[in-house]
Amino acid sequence: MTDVAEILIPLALDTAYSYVVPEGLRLAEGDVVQVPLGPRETVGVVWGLAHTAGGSNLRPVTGRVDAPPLSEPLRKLVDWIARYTLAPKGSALAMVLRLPDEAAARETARVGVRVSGKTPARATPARRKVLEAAADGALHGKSALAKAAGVSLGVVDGLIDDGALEAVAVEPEAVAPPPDPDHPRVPLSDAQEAAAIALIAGPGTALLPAADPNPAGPGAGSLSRAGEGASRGSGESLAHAEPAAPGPVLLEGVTGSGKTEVYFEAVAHCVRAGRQALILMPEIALTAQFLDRFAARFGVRPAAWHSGVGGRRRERLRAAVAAGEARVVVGARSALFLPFRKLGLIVVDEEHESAYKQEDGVHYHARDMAVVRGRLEGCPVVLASATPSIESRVNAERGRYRHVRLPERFGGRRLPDIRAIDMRLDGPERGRFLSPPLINAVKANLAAGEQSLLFLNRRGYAPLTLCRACGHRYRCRNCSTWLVEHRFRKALVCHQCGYAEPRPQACTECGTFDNLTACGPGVERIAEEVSELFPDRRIIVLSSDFPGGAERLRLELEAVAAGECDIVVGTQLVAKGHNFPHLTLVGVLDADIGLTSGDPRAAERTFQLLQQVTGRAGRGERPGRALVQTYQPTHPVIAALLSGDAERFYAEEVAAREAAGLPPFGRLAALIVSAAEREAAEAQGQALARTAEPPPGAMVLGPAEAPLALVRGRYRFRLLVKTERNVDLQSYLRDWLARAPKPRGSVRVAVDVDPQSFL
DNA sequence: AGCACGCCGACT
DNA sequence: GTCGGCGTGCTC
Repeated sequence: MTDVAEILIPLALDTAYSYVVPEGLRLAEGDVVQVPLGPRETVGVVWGLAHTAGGSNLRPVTGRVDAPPLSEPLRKLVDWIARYTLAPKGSALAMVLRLPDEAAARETARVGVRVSGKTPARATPARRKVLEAAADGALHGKSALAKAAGVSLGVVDGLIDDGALEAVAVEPEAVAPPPDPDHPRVPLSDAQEAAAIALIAGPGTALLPAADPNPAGPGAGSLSRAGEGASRGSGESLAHAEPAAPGPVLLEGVTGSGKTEVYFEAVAHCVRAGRQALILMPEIALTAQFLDRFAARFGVRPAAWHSGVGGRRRERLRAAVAAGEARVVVGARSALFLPFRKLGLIVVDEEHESAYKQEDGVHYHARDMAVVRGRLEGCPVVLASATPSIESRVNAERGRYRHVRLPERFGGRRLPDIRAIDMRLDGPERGRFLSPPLINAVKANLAAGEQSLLFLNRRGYAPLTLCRACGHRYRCRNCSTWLVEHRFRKALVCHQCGYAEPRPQACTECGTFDNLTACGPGVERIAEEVSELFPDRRIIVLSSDFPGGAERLRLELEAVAAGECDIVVGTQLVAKGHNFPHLTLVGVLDADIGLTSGDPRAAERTFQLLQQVTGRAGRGERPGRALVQTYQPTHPVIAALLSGDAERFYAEEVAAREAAGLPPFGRLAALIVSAAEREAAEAQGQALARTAEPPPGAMVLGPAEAPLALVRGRYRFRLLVKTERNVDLQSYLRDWLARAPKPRGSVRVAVDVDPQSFL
């Protein structure tokens, strides 16, 4: 009898490989091991163990790796994700198993220096300056000290060698200081308190009285002190170590209703119960502002996990998570794969955000994977949004998710007054983009000393450039899109693939000089118009191509939030993440952008975006105003926005999808095919997306129905696939692809499906 | 992911 | 005549 281990290797391999377990090595599922693979050694994870009779020709496991084993829920998650996303198992494993990378391990621990008291053998002026700067006896960073003394690092090193300074290893700052769930805080409103209790306690639990009969100052609400609920004898209590009710909950609250504070209570409860909490956010929303709000509630900033956290810090945080020391992690989508030891809660903030979709490598939707991980870990998953996705809403309506609502703004604040400006009646002058009513509103707002936002979801100066002499339109050489003029960069840029070329002086087609014309508006052009209208006002353009990089952008966002600006011209960047407390007027410049894109989620996305951006208007208790320029004031999206009737919009949207034969929660697959493949198929008179019968009940939105996007030489098809509940979509698609005449090259399929139907 | 094999274009 | 481009395939 031989012991054989099935080892999954974090490479694009779909099956685990078998190795012999050498004599004396005791392995368990989940253990991280080293194995030979071809000419080299790799790490892998024990996915299964078996005995077989007879000597085998398998290679042996080299040995165990000193790393915490992969928990069972995490292994199941890997299997699930691989199956669900049609990715190789090894690729799914790679997302979880980012081993301590060597570069990070080699990073030396930071060294600090302090005066030893010994006088240096030689005292040069430079040395004296250093010793003066370090005279306080405290620990100084080496380079910081050199800089403070105005000398080079060599002087400091010299003093260390001399013994006048002693080098001490700096205790690295804590990656994850413990949050205090009972930190004094601002009391919740009745509505928030009720929502928080519903979130934690689950269905069928009697609510505590919303108002505290014996208020004892801040922090004494019924949720703040463990055990108090019981002492008041008001039915079910949220006892100290009682875990929150598992399963997904949709926490829906209008902008400004204080959702964050509500789920913070669920986080606090989870921490009190001795378990870990994960708060997922779209990368863009992971701001200092949010971390400060967390600190205000819990006394410390949370451990943050995102692409910007690198090196040693990343590894130490991962270790703290695995050890269960990091109690709360706030992170972007990749944080979902951290090896939590005892996960007690996942919050997905802004759950409707498309940034949760990972579109390269393993394609997944972090919100859906969070639901799956929550299920596997047996913990609750809170999906929070002011504008939930259709699928989450449908799931809530059908009782698969619990639904907790915060229908009102916090502190009696009212929602903004939203009005349409019908561009067919009140349109701007030729070549202009601001309508007279909007200009007047901005004027009035400025006169009142208030901040305004002009929102246009289009970066750059103009979305299309053409030659007036020959009519040539500038398009991307890789993509099917027009090149967007960026006047600040003096370039024509493709917004699909990033291709850029300098803006030509003469038409590249006919050679005519200075006869190119910009068509349509982008934020840069709007800013130009605004500065002509209000020349002495402080105007700023905020979009993702803000010059000076992310750090300057962050500072600008803070300056705007502090009120240091009169008019903001911005793209969707301003609709997300940052709050602007001084903003009282929002002007939407082209509400119709995106409504005709052919994307099956166009209406939903536009509605969410417009609702978020108009919701930014309002200051303290004063309601704000929003003016929406549109050519289609009766379009369902615009009408819903104006009436504030989200319910109706969602109902209509679901009905429309059903009428079109589409499921309410999209089963969306993307088929990515190279341009050459498609041309080859078309040469044979076939449209590639239709070369095989789609799976039963599937609809394919291909060349005939929707314009294809051509990105970096690859066509992107969208397949909307309708299947029965509990049917294995993966086999459908595999089968379908197998039957399609497969041209050379890879055909990748990504699935973006409601995960609940496959659990 | 690495690393080999393999089949066509411009070079010491 | 070879060097080298990256497409394809394999690793228990």
